[in-house]
Amino acid sequence: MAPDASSVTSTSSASAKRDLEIESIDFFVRMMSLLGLPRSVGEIYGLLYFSPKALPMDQIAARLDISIGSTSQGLKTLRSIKAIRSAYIPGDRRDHYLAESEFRRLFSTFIKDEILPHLESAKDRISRMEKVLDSEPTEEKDFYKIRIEKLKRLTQASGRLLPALAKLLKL
Amino acid sequence: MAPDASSVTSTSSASAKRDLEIESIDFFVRMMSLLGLPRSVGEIYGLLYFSPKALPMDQIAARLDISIGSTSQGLKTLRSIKAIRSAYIPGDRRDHYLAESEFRRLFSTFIKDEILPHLESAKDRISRMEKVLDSEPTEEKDFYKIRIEKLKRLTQASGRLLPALAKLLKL
DNA sequence: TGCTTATTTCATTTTTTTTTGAAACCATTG
DNA sequence: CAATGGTTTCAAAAAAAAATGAAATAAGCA
Repeated sequence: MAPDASSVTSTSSASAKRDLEIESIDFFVRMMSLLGLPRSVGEIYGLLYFSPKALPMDQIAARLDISIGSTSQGLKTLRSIKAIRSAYIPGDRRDHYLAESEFRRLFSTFIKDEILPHLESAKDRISRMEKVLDSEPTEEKDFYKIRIEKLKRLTQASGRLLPALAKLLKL
Repeated sequence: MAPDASSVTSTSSASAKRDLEIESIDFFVRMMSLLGLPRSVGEIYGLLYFSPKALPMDQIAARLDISIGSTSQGLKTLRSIKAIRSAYIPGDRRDHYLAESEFRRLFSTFIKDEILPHLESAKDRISRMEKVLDSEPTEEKDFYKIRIEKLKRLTQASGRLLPALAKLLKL
């Protein structure tokens, strides 16, 4: 229902902008899905990433033609991984959102929140395994020992590598 | 229907083995789901990872209590990412499977097959974006230029980092 | 404070993914 | 070359994930 702001404010080709927007949305839909995030989250981030101005929720929903429920939910997710931030627009009651274009922050938050907890619980699991193996006289003890050792090395390496990776991604 | 081989061949505690097996399955179900692979794939790999002997498909299905359809499908997936290999057992017509415990191979195959193709298509997309931007006189050209530049750096960094990461994971 | 607009929540619906089970296919062997 | 055992395939069922829409809540403003 609301008039499309971009067609009003811009004298330059709207279609060029739209083309970039579409490529961006497409790009981030794929990338987010690689990270296991739903399509709508990728769409929202993709739209914001190529938007020079901060956008309010209702405009995001309208531009992407998704429900305001999804939009609210998606913005919440993006906020939680620090992929967007909100900008205050004087004289407008609505929250306006901008994409955080520092991918480093995005990735490191994701790694910290989604991956490291798993590694944490993996450590517990591995010590449980070692306890089981020590407590009972098991055949092929060597086999099991080696496997546990490998798991341990995997989790340790991941625990060291992932944060380093996040730091390297300062773009 | 077939008798459980492990209970026959082992004099040591079956429950210790079972405990390890369960922890392993649990571990890999989580890890595979982190990689976006279905539960059954994690279960199968988890079972094989702590199995000293190669197991045939029907035993895998029976032990995990999943259908033989899922099992066949899951083994196919695991084969495709080189996470398992089959061992020839003389006098047995069935294929027997062993977990590939070199995670490096597992990860590098995964990265090569699942992630790098996306990066490849990202490159195309980015040059398309640059063409759009060059061809039309667009307002906020600087903004768009910077965003495209960042995307480019992200994909380049990923393209360099991921293979390096895979190599580092030689455990 | 009451009114209006913006946002969140959540039960329901829709869509997508995974599993099942049975039929088709293959391969070995008697 | 039939018969049996093993494996794959695939349509249908089940389960899981995501999106919708409307009601509840919050928040700014008169």
